[in-house]
Amino acid sequence: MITLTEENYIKAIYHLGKHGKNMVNTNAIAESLETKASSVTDMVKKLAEKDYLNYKKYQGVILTEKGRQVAVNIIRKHRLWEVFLVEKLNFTWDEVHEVAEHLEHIKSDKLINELDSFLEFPTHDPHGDPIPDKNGIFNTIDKISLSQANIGNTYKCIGVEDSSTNFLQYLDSNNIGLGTTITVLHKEPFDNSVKIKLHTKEMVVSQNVAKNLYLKVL
Amino acid sequence: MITLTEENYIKAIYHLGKHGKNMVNTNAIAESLETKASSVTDMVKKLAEKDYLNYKKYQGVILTEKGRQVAVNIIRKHRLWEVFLVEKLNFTWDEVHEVAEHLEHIKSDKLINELDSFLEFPTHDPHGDPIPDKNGIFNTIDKISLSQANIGNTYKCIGVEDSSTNFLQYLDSNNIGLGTTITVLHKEPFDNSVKIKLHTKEMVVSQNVAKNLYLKVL
DNA sequence: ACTAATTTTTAGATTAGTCTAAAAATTAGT
DNA sequence: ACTAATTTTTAGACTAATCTAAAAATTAGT
Ligand SMILES: [Mn+2]
Ligand SMILES: [Mn+2]
Ligand SMILES: [Mn+2]
Ligand SMILES: [Mn+2]
Repeated sequence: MITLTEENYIKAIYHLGKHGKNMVNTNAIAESLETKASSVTDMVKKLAEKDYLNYKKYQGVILTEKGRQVAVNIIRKHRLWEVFLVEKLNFTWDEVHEVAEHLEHIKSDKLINELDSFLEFPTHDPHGDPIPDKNGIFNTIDKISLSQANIGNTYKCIGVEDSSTNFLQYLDSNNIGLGTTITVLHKEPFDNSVKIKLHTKEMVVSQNVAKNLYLKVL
Repeated sequence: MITLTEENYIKAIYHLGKHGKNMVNTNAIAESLETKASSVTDMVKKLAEKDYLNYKKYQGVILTEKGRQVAVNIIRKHRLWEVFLVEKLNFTWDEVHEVAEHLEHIKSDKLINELDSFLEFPTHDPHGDPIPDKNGIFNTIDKISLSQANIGNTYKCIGVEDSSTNFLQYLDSNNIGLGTTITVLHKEPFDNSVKIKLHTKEMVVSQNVAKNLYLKVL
């Protein structure tokens, strides 16, 4: 039996360790889960005991294959529920995260596989993040951030790195969404801001925005 | 803030007190929640403190209006999710309860009201139980149990009292479901069993079955 | 009305998850 | 290499929810 709290730790460690491949330190987990380092130490000991991760005192933790599978399954559920909320229940992409944080812990294989089928097996969630299939396989698409894009080229927006309400609402208010076509006009060396053409309108976005917007070559 | 456990106690007390109208005693709650009487005593003290119910030592508990509203909202969510699972995700009526027990605790007004709308405002769940609207109003239909039905009359099956897997699968295997037409042929005084006509087939059901099947006059 | 059976409450302990404050280990700076 | 800063762990305490065992109150039977 795995608890909701354990699932949240495992998911956080997966994300912090870039798909569970790197070591993650105590303070990073504490910050991510808005808890204290001492609580994290207690919990990672328990998770190590249950074989979800390997823990070396003062060195940090890394997920085991068992832990990685748990993480991928929670992420699958989170992202499928996000698709459901947007496609079927009229949620906007900045409203789904909070509810999906709860729905992702519902345990029923039939539920999630039927939901997947009902949604016609979506490959990406409303933020452009890939949805693993029932075997945990991700369908990853090549992407670059707007910061890395080349002047003169035209791209399609396919995702965001930051899916905070603030950032998503900023994008909404500037008519940027998944599928939007963006041409890079100028990159300002001084502050790394980027001038882009959107539809017919031109605008300048900060480095912060540029780093958090993912594109693919058209 | 109300916890998941508190919600489950309040719901159980609502059902045991016949829509929260009657006093409920400690042992009944303990049995219903598969816990111990001592745990119930502790919890009802806490719920009384939070004004969800009135508690008199050794006398039992009764929900306050605030408690009744919490119960009705949980029941609304439980039954809407049951409809969703059957109508959209190919669950059978004997599979939905367990999953709905978890889904009913997800807290989001938008979620539940959009779900209601998506399902086109259903008035009854897959077991024939009424679904309160967003104001907590039940659309109750007059119903009698098969035990109370009259010989020679024809009825339509509109619900079940017991929604255990065993009972629902028994009904499935005898082709009895919501909407099934039933004519009462004979009532056996010895054991209160009932002989009925279903479609063209005749069969005898036990008193236990007859008491748990709800009908309306055609 | 009095005893016996039942129900309910209290007392004390346990587990999961968290916290603060202090100690220990690691890392960084000179 | 040694001290200072940072990170991490330990120790001890707290809350929510549960349990067992014992005590108290209520209800039932004669
Ligand atoms: Mn999300
Ligand atoms: Mn997402
Ligand atoms: Mn149910
Ligand atoms: Mn039901």
